[in-house]
Amino acid sequence: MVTSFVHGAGPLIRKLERLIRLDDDERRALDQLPLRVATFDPGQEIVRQGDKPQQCVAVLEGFCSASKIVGDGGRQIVSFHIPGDIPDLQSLHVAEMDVSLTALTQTRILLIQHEDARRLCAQSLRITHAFWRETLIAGAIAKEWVVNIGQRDALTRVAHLFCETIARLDVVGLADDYRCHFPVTQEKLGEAMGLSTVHINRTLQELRGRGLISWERGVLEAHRWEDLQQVGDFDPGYLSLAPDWVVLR
Amino acid sequence: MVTSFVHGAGPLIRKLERLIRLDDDERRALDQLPLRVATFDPGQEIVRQGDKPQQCVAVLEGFCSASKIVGDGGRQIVSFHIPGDIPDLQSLHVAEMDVSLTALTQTRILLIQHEDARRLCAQSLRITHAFWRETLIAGAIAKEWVVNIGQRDALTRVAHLFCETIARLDVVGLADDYRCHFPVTQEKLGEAMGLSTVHINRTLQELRGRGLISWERGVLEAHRWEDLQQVGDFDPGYLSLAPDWVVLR
DNA sequence: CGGCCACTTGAAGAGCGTCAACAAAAGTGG
DNA sequence: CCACTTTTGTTGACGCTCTTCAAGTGGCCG
Repeated sequence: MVTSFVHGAGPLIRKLERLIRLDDDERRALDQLPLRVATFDPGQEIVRQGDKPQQCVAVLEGFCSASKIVGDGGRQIVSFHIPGDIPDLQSLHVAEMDVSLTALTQTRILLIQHEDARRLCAQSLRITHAFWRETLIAGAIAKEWVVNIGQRDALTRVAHLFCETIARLDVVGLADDYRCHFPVTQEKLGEAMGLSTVHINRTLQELRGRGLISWERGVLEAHRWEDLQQVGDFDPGYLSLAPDWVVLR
Repeated sequence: MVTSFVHGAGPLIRKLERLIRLDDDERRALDQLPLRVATFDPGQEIVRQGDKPQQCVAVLEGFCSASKIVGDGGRQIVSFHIPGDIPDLQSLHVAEMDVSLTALTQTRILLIQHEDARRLCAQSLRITHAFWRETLIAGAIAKEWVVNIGQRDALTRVAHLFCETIARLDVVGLADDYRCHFPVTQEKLGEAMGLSTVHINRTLQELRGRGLISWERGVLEAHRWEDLQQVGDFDPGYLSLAPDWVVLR
């Protein structure tokens, strides 16, 4: 892990701007936050389950997953994180990490000391609420994952995840015409969906065979968005996409 | 739904005291909150998915579930709520409810107008953080449900839920010697666990047959807590039961 | 007593997991 | 640049967990 000091929380500000409108004071406070940037290679753990971190991380570039290990050695990915996400905001209030964060690609991460984040919250109630809202939306996504894994068959489940991913990436400008980078192996997709790698593979063949998606070398594309949404039983409401969100058609 | 006006947020204060240390000013502010109490019968919906409520609810007595409907008509329960919970705090920040709240038993509910909750947050940053922490723990529980449903077989899954339920009820003094009220039908348990009623029934027989639990007329008892924990692959860490009193100034 | 709801049981089969082998791609070192 | 290794993707066969359907039992309340 290589870190360097930087000033100016550009991407963080853009993220918050999607949650609330910032005034000049708030923007200045954010801009003066002492920040560090760290770079992680694919497969590296950014934070480990059980850690008691003294800082929060925000994803600047790259993709990560949050996962938990179960007794028999299995692993469940409970969320994917994309640029703009602050995956462990919870560590501000819950001492011990309940998940491990792992880089899926080369990833640039912003580190914010808890101390600084708390000072920022004390300075601006609105920023506090913006952070809180961020964690609430993460919770809404987790609930939808419970629904997805609990109720939907493999085909619907995977289609739903693809819709969710494209919709979230679109908001941060990382999906173009239902096409985005989704650098996940079939094994990891299985760990996220509660399915075996073999069954993921067959499910993907079905989705491809129906002409709904292509997914090669980490690039995912939905060919018929409406149909994919329908197959995936996907309604983006739970994502609470920012007010300037343009509804995908 | 019958409502009446009350003053004094006793149970709410007790709940917050578990999240954060309150000072006298804060206790006074809470005590002066204008509150209403509503009573719901079993099966009644308290808030409906898609609603845009102007108030939050806190459970005083009784049990509720939060559930989402999927396209094919199925239902997934994403959480159970017990006295002391504030199941829809999210509505303070996310306009539209992503779940329906349903009373499982006769339930007494405290209603807090958003307006009042917001004023309270503005008065005390520490109360804001306490509410935020409450939602973070709810998120941690949702993540564990993803793990439970995604990775564990029926027996482990149900055992895990029983452990979680007993552990949570114990904190609010509603479990005595691993014995508690758990007024849920097998059908609803199936909706929570992503399993059919038939398979829930057989799983319960297995748990009973192993002498791990009894569950009759809504009263759940763990006979060998340690063994049940082991069968359920249960580690209570994610519940953040021990208040680690994150220092907020 | 009758009706309803929750629980129970059996039988058959679907969906998905596991195992094992192989193919293709991507990384690695000379 | 090529040979090697490792990782990721693909396929077939088989079997287990869980679902579905259908029938039946037991308790509770009007």
